[in-house]
Amino acid sequence: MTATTQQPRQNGQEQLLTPGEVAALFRVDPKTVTRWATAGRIGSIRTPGGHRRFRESEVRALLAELTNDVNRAI
Amino acid sequence: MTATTQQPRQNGQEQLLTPGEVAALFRVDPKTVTRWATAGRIGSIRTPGGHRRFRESEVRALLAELTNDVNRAI
DNA sequence: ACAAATTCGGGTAATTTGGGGC
DNA sequence: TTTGTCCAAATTACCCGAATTT
Repeated sequence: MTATTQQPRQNGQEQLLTPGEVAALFRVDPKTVTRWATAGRIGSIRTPGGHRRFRESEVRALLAELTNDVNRAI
Repeated sequence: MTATTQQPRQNGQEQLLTPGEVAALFRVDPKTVTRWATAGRIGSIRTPGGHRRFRESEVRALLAELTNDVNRAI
């Protein structure tokens, strides 16, 4: 992905990430991220054009699980 | 004035958002919001100078409609 | 009236989508 | 079962100069 310029944050809004950005964080193909969304493993917001956006907080939480090698059982 | 500065609402008028503010909510380019308006996917109002403004209630409703959460009981 | 930021337009790259098959 | 890749079509991002907004 070409490093798209990050939008300056605005009023306590939820920061959203593109499929390419999430894919880069997990080191997977963007399509894999799409599959996670389709499978309901991660929440997503659609643009009116159909493109997906992901909540940064949710993505960070998933990343933390992988980093700590946690085995669910919440 | 930066995009984050906004006048508080005074009367019962509908709050209007700029293309940049709507773009931030969906994490897209402001020009993309313009295309949505041109394509009729979202309603818009024009200033006398030709700049577009969007109804906040309509934008919020659209955002909520296109949101897919994971663990969310409606 | 001046300055800074934003939003016009158009055009051209880059990304995303969905399906299908390995 | 999960992931990566190929494909065509659709959507979005970045470029410019000029006009508008605040």
